[in-house]
Amino acid sequence: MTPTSSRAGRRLVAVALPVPIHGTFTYSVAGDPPAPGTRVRVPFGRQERIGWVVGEGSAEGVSKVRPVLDVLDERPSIAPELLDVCRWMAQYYAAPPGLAIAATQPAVLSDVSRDYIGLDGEPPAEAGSRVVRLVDALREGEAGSLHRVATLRKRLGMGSIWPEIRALKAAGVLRHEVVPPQEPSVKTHRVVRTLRDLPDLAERDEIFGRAHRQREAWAALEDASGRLELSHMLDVGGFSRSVVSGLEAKGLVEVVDEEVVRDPFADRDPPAPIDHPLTDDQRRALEAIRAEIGADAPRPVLLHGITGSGKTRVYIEVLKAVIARGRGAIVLVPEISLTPQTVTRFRGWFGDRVAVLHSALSDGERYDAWRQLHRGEKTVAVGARSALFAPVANLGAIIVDEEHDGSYKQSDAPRYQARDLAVVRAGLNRAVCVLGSATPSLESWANAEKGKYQRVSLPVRVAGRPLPPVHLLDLRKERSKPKTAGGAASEAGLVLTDRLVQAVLARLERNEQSILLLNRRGYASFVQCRECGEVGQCPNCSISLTYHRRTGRVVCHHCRYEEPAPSRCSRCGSTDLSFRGLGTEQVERVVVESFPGARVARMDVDTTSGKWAHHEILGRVERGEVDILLGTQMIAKGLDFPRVTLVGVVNADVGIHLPDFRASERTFQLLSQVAGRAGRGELGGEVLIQTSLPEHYALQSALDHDYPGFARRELEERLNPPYPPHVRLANVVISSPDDNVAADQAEAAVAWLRHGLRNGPAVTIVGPAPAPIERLHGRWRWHFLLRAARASDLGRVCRGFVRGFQPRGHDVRVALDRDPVALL
DNA sequence: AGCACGCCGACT
DNA sequence: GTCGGCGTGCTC
Repeated sequence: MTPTSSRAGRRLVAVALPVPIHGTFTYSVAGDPPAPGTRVRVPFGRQERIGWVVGEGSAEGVSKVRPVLDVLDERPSIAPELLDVCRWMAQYYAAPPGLAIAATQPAVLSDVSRDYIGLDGEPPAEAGSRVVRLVDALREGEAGSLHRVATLRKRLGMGSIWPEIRALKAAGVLRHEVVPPQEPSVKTHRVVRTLRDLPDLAERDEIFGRAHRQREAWAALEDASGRLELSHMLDVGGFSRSVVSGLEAKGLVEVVDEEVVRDPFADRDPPAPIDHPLTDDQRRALEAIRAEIGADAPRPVLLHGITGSGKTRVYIEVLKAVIARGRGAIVLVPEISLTPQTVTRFRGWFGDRVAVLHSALSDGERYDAWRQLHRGEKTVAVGARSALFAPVANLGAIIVDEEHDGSYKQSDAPRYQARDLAVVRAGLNRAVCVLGSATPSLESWANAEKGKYQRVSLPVRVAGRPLPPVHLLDLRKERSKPKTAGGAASEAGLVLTDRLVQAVLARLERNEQSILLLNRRGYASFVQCRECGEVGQCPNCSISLTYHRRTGRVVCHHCRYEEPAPSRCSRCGSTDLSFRGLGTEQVERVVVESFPGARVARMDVDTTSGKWAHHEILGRVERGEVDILLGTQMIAKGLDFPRVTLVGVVNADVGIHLPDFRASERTFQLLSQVAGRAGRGELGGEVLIQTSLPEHYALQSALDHDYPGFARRELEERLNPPYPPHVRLANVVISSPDDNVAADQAEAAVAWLRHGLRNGPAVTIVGPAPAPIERLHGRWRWHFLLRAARASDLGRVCRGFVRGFQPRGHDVRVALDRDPVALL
């Protein structure tokens, strides 16, 4: 007897479920087992869930094998190749397989069963207080109306209410309905379609005879190429339903449900593509990449192109080559560049082939885009991180634009790095992977140095335009200078130096545009009492509250807690409060006051909450309706406005002292990226960076546009103590509402690991210590690092740890983050 | 994650 | 004596 045929006609399958459990579950099915990647509805504990078949099951060590209730896909919703990516992800990031798979699928494809209850009679007079509370809640709304159990439980906040539900059910006064997991809704409309042609007039007369309305309806359909919406025929055409029925009865037309694809980009016309000839560098880069497209095992390509060197143009040529071979492609862009410019360019070139997976899509829109790719109606996916998992068949290329960007790392489980997974998925498909950046991550740079990736460079800008000259303005000197008429100050002190003010004024006079970057939003990053020094803190996080002047409130930028801005110190009651630490909101005020008449736009998360807010602001800049664009890092990337001739960085030191090994790298990247926004047109440009640390190598390298120089120095800095890319890291964060519990469990975790690691020094433990942000969302956090020279050693330890270590104590969470992008 | 079970202290 | 809170273990 084989393991898969325990009983006649029933087979065992392994099913991965979207729950944080390491391992799969065995179910039985009648007949042929569904192919791996097929969705199935299964009983799981008290509920029903949707999971994915991942292979053959085994009954070994399973006491009761329950049956699959329903097979949901005719064709697997995950192709074998993508399922392999899921397996790799689960393994490498030590993530539960079901969560790894769920991360690759539209959310609507993995629903759970829902329980609803309602009163159906008079509850017993004497009942426990918990039952009374439940009954009271059930009496809300219309008599006998149904309430969702999960919602009730959350609202009542008294733990599981199932014992009470069972008691009321036993008393016969409760109606209980279970709604099984739902298939996602697909929007359809009724469409009338012709089934044949009627070219012969005589035949036509014979068929229609005196049925004039049928004849007219037929003519209307012919005019519309044989297809009209039913509602259109009835409302606009004025035909009655019986006319259409008559045509149906004669076998001339059919009325069918047709899917409506919800695509919010559909009515936005992309501009026609501009077909400049390629530069020599672009041609060379393209040839190198093209050579890999046909290769048996294509090597990933690191496309190091300075800002304005035309990387996007190279991507487009790569895509053309891939499409010409009948293959599909994926383009990843950072979340914030997903807005107008990049996307419209791709749509301009490839039109209807492109599915855009924007984070602003609703679940339904996302599912529609997914289905179009799944069915092969679209072959190119463009989107942020999760677009890597787009169901593109016959994948020929994966392009990762701005590959250094931190948004490619997912911050919750499965904590994958999409850039690295792109290399993996491309490898599994013999597809070429292009990683593009002006400031590559040091990981990718090191891989290129080792020859693991092929490096291709675009060292000059297109059209022979130079990179803009960069000047550092020393804030220390400026502050000690006697006040002049030019500089602009506020409560926080000097905001804009003389030099920067003059530069902006010059642009205003010449009707050119300026970009001002400050990587910190809000008005003041903290409120401090001048009497006792108290700083207002978030009650849930160890973060100071940021003052937002417009709303008159203080806000936590981590958990979004907010309260009215204080008028007096919470500790000593003094009204002498100072608003310190410059934010974009305050800079906006200073800018507006310093340049009266100038048209200023601010762009940060506070001004871009709407679905098309980015579009709107950038559209104004594009049309020349904005003189000064001010914002956070979201204005640093991808923007291409030829009339921007000045980029000013208000304070380059923000973030450089963060307790994180990537602080310098991030600073250098940000400065290089934003500097790249200047002088992209014929007018040229200039970059002014205000700083108190002009001698820091990150700033010095930015001054010279010297990426290789920066990389050399930074790689040296990371030798001692060793940090990536020289070693591999995993960050383990243990958190709990109780400080002592978090600390104890971090110690316990480290002790558990040391016990298991006795036989080898391949992995070292650094810590435990309180996390740099000690408290977040009301939880105390401790962390430690696992460090190894070899990825395989680290992987083994990570998997052993997440499966083996059981934390003790109330509400303790363990989060393991492999290849962390930040240690905060 | 979501649920059940079983152990404890705190009240009618 | 039960009620209700919470730690612990399981879900094929």
